[in-house]
Amino acid sequence: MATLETISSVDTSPRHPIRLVANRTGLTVDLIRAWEKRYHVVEPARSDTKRRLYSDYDIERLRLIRIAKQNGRRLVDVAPLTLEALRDVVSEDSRYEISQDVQAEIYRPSWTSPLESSESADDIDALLFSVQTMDQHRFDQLLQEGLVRQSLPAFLQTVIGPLLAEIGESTRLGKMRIAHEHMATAHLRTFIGALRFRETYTGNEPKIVITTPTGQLHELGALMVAALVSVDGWLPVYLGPNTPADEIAACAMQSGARAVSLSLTYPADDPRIPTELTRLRSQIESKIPIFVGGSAASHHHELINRLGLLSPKSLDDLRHSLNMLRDNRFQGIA
Amino acid sequence: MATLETISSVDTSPRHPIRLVANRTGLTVDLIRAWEKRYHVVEPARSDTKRRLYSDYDIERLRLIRIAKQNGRRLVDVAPLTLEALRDVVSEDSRYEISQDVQAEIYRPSWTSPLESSESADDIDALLFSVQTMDQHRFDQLLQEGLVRQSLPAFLQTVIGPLLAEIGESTRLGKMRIAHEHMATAHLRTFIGALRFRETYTGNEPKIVITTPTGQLHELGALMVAALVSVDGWLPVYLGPNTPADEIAACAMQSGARAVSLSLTYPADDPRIPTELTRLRSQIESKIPIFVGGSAASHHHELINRLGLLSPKSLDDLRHSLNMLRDNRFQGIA
DNA sequence: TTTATCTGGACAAAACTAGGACAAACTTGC
DNA sequence: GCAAGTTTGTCCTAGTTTTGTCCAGATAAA
Repeated sequence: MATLETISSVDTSPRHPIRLVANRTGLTVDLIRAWEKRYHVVEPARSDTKRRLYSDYDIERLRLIRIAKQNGRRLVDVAPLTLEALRDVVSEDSRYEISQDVQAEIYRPSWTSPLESSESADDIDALLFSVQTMDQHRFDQLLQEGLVRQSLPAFLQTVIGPLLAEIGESTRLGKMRIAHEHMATAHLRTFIGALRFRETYTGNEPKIVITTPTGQLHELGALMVAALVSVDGWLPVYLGPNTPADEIAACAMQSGARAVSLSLTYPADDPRIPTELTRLRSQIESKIPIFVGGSAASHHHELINRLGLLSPKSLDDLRHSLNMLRDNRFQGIA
Repeated sequence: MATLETISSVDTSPRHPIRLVANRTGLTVDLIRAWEKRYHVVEPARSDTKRRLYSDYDIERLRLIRIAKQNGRRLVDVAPLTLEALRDVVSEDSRYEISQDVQAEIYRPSWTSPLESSESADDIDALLFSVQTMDQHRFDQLLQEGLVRQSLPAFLQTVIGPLLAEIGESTRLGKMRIAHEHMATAHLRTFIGALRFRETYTGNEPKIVITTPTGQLHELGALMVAALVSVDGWLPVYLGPNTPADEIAACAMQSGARAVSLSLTYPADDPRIPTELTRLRSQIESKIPIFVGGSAASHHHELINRLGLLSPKSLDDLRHSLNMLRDNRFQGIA
């Protein structure tokens, strides 16, 4: 399965021709060569016939350099920086920047490997402890540190997801106060939102409407999806929780979205869900897929199948489908 | 922790080109040079080809000087000040800058009187337009820019507050879709939430629990309060919306908060409000003041008085009371 | 054949620098 | 309250540096 591959596969092997690099970075072919000539921005490997061959690593660097330039950096200053340093610079800038042009997305490359599970478990324990002691500062700090060690997708799946489940469960069992849950949720909302998944650089990424239907007030799952898909070159149109079907449809139409993603968590058996999903499917062009995820999605298995909606088994599964869709290789459901 | 040091001491190594400085401060390139020529506001180092190179320290000074000017200071007066002196001046001004024109406007529905200063009105129009065209990038960009031009308290009161009122009203009247409102709300949630991270944290700030009571699902008012009070040296314990009275009380106790702030907006006449407020007041030490604000607070005027809660007339009023409380000069209500 | 890439160099646009001009807004002196 | 001066943002010119684009002739891939 491509499940973990998409997250962790490290492909530094040189294989991309310059044209593809240009397309992916938004730079022109000439410019990439000029940068190499003048500042050795990237020194790609060569084929046996002297064609340049770029790696994913090169592409990521070029992309970050482009963003850094947009933020007002000079090529001379950023050209010699390592990928890490570059990321720091861009991340720092974009926190204060008001560039009139394009704000860029900040995320770690999707290939950094997820943490060992035991390490994640420690992380989660530490996070839970900071919640129970109401140590907000420590909580934020732990989140920040966790993100430094892993790529965003890996972090969301190995830390944030389990953490949310754990907090929900602890609260339900009375091991944790509602107040603690509220504090954690509010901070996570801020944290995930602040990942700056918002904009990508070219302005012509495919859009995806992300929200939860009427009655579903928990937005963190949807927000995680928004953060996640932006890594893969989608532009999320994020509507927050509790959006009526008509509005989702209208939004999809106005924004020209290529997909819709809903998150269902609680209450799992809300009677409005069938109505809303049916309405939604009928109001949106059938060529636009509607993904339904979240812990409560399985409660509506039958409905989802009947309506022809898609229910990805994991965040990775969703990413995979979206990648296919983006590249026009999407087949829909069987 | 290293975190604190990096925040409080500002890097003085020269490395930023003038373009980036312009982007970050909101000043024009010409103006930065003019200020240097005339008043030696900053004297940046130079590269080997005579390009100006600014430090973080320089940028911060320029940013503060811009705000000081906005507040009516003359360039001649503030130009020679050190960074610390500038901070004092700006913070001093921010207490009065929200002058006559907009004072208390924020809790009033916008249709009664659209008399914001024209500059803010333009800002708000631009923001509204970007919401209606679903131009998320533009929306974020406008928010970012607005914040550079004004101090945080001023920005919240002259732009964000009226903007929220306007969006709510437009949606109610059907001039704007619910989807638009949702998008704007979700983005504002992210934006305001991220503001709190900019403030420094010393560990001995007095704490204030901030939330909305059961039934009140709109959290932006509360979040604004959280962002605001952190400017004045409070540490907000932010619980998000919809927190039961018992939980608020437990949280206040565990965290050792010196105050509680609630925001009431919608529904204004929720029957649970009286119960919740009564419970809350009875469970919290009476020396801890409970502030109740938001557009729906006036609906419960009588109740608030009877319970001995405090209902600040504006965000400024709230700040004022909190400043008194922080400095132990608080008298309670008249 | 047609299309894509390569090298090296030329050229042009954009950005920066210094110095100064100018008008609008604001202060000061009478 | 008005005239004269001061402050301040913007714009202009002219020279330099930095950066993006284009071209020509050659080689490789489709």
